[in-house]
Amino acid sequence: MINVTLPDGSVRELPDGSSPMDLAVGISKSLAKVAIIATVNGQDWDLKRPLEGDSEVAIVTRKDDKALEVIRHDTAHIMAQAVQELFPDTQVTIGPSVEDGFYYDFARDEPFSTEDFEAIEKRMAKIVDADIPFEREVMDRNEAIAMFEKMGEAYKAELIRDLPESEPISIYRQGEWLDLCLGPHLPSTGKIGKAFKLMKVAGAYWRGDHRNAMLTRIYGTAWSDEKQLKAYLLRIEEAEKRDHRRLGKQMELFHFQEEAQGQVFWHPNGWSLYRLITSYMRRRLEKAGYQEIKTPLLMDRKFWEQSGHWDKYRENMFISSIDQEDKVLAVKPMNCPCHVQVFNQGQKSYRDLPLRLAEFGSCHRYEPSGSLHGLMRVRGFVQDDAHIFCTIDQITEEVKDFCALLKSVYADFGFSEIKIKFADRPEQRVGSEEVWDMAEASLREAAEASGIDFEYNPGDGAFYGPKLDFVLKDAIGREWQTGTIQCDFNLPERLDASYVGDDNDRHRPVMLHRAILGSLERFIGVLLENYAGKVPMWLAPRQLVVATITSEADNYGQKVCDALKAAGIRAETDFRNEKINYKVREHSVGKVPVIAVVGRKEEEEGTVALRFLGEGGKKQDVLSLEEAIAKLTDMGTPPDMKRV
RNA sequence: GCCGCAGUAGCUCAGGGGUAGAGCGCGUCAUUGGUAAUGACGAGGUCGGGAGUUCAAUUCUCCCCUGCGGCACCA
Repeated sequence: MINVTLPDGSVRELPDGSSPMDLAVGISKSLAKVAIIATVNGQDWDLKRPLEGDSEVAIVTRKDDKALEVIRHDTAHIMAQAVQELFPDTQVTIGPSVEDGFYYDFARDEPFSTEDFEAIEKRMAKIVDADIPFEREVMDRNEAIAMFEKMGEAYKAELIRDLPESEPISIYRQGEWLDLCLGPHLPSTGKIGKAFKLMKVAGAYWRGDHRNAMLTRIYGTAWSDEKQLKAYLLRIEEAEKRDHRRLGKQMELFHFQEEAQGQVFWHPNGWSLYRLITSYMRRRLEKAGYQEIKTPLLMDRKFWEQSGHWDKYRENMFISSIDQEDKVLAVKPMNCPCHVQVFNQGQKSYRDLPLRLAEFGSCHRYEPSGSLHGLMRVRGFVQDDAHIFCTIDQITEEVKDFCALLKSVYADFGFSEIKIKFADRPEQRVGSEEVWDMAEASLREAAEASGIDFEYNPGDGAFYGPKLDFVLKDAIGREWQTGTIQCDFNLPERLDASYVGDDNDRHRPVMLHRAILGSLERFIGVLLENYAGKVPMWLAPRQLVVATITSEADNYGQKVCDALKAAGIRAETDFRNEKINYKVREHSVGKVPVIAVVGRKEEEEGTVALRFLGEGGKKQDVLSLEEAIAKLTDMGTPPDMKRV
């Protein structure tokens, strides 16, 4: 007999060889019905896999979050089975569950198309209907390799070869079909249900390495019931409406065209938003002790050779030359070396540190064509860049201040959920191991001291130093890096930056590279998606439209608009010969936060009827002109100016 | 850069080997109205670019460009 401890602490006795399924049946029939898998001593376990001695067991049901992962993984398996049955010349590789669904990577000469989806989905449904049991089997390593090779599954054989010798090789069978897999799986295919849908095909490199073969990936989504699936599909549809590229057109913010691939043409509304953001940032930076500078766009190639960028990023740099001079200039891909030049002018003392030099730095990078994405990834962009030159002792304090400033700025822009990643030394890097040890330890310590939650992102640091990256999500959940702070002991060395210490000796300063918004372009993209274009009033390019009901009110409307403008509100008039319904609709669709409706009544009473975006016109405020100005001025004041 | 898909009016999209279609927008006229679309009329297109097949190509084939979804890359 074995003793099984349940999550509530109670203990049950079961015969040797019992499985979690036996346990579930023993507890209640209904539990056995909704059971998906179990966790045994904290490890995921198939329901039918026998327990190995006394254990702590928890039954995972369909309602648990974990259940979705298993359902998705199982769905990936049956998709692979369906694909191989329909297309026998296909090799399987890997197929994990991911956020909202799953994928499976296949190797096949002819790629799949979305037109194949219907047939694959039908075959999948058949496999579910057949209710085939999933069976786990542990195989000998060499036998498993031989078996997969015989089956023509070269990728699977390679995977097993690369597993550590100690790793048991588990195989999961569903009828005739089998796959190398860690598990766990449901008891049978019938338990998966049919709340799945194939979504898209994509290319993906074998093992994520571009030197390897390109496989065909099929993405699908799977849920525990139809209702969840429908809700998910609806959510995706809604999210697509918030796409910043779509909003950019609708709100007349910006456009792109072929002749300037990856570069933005900002229109009046978009540039207005852009300037509101930079003005806000300038106020925040000045208060935080930064000094703004401006440095050249074109610099001699020698300069980039010295910094190390030429070696690592030559292929991604735009270069320029002129007939009269035998020189190659590079368009700056980043600002750091330029800031070091400013630092290097004259002599710096320890008394000058920390020195914080900020620039809205216009940078150009030849980004791979396939990576361009609206405002999120462009070839010409502006960073809210700054470099803090400081001593080693000052790192912690500076990083702490930076994190606090960033959080406060993000809160003002309506972001509370920020993902933070700590990235350490990459394979290709400059500087000695000792310097890296020091830089990583300093940054990590400083990050811990600032009390932020970060995850570890090994090997993803900059070539000159480790970094903390701040990541925001777009409308459909894609992650974009925005803020960053990087701890650099290397560039000051390469570019010969120094200061005189209190010991009268020369020392190397540490350089903290940092950006809060990252690229203005990307940040605006994320911001627009976050607000679905309905940005808060202080950021709205057009804050208010005075819409008249009849042309008799035009004179009064003009008076109202002039008064609002004089009070600093970004107001316009709409005197067109259109019905008020039409005007309200158009400006609502245009995402103008406030519409001031004026007609004969308002003129007689000296009032305005304010209608606020997103409130369906239910709550309209009829105020005197003076009251309206007071209210709107308050609403339109940037958050930082309200705090002073 | 790699794999797949797409490109038709200012926008969103339908169509399909033989004078090119809709809705919205735009222009003109009528209408002066009370909180999400007033009506009528009109203008607007080398169907992304190039080559090929064909009596005939926007439609079929190939190449290129750009965009979209992934992958890879991201100082």
